[in-house]
Amino acid sequence: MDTSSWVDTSLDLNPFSARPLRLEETPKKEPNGNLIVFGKKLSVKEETGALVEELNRVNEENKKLTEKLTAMCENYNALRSQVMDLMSKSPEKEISPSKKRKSENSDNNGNNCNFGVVGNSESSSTDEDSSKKPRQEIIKAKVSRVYVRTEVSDTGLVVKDGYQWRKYGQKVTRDNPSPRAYFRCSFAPTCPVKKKVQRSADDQSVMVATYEGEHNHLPHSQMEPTSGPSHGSSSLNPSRPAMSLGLTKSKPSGAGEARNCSSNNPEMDSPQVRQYLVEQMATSLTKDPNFTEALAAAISGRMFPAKSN
DNA sequence: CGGGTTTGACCGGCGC
DNA sequence: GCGCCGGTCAAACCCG
Repeated sequence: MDTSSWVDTSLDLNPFSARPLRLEETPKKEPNGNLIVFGKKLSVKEETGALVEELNRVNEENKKLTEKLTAMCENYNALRSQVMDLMSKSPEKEISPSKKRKSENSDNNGNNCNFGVVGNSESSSTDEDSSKKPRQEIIKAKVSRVYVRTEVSDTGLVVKDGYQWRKYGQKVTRDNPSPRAYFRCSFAPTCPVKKKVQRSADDQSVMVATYEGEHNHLPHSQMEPTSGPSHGSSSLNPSRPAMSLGLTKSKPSGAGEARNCSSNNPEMDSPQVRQYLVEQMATSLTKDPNFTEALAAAISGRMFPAKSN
């Protein structure tokens, strides 16, 4: 059932997409699963045919919307590169420069060209800095930060990135009232990667995930042979583009997260990544009431051209 | 019952 | 040397 899974994970903008039929009367469903329309039972074949037809139609809608979103994505990438260009010309200070403790500043992630990712630019360590702590830069291989916007009400410290994490500790730190959660990669016992997740002290809706080290294995999602692009939570790819979008699915399993660069990443071309990108764009856009309204109007105009209502 | 989470205890680095 | 603080451990607990 590839088609159904496509629908499931396609843009969920269409409030009617889950509806099985577009008949005048709202179809009722019997406990045995048969649809009743106009008081008559639809046979399984008729029902299937109607569903397939509806599915195809929704697929068409999804394709068109996907194309639009892809175009928007490209525009977004262009804008982002401009922003990055500007930022590189005027180097910003770090988020929490007041940190006195050892920081994960040993190395910059080479490919943090993304929105949500800030490789610690403070790694331009001054001389007095490096003279005091020769230790950490030897050990730490790679550190990157990822910023993920979530709902403030979402109390979970879950940042999905396609890997399997095991929480091994939580601590309330001094400079931030929000607890910091410590994660280890649990997919491979030998994987040295650690992750710290904490809400930003400045903006509680922003989660800051700090990655230390590099995975010595494939992402969990890529190890699953059966997982197609449709499994929203499990098909995440850590190298997919990071965006500080409103990733606000209430369930932790649905919250997306990302890091690393997109535009110069060859994996950008994979259908999964593109699909995910589209999903994220859709999620973001649906938070915009204006966009939702306009889109709903456009869709309803398509679906019900005869009706003025 | 196995795997993940919670949470208090413990450890080690760093500043004073 | 002492205390603070971030990071980790591990037993208890939870959940599917």
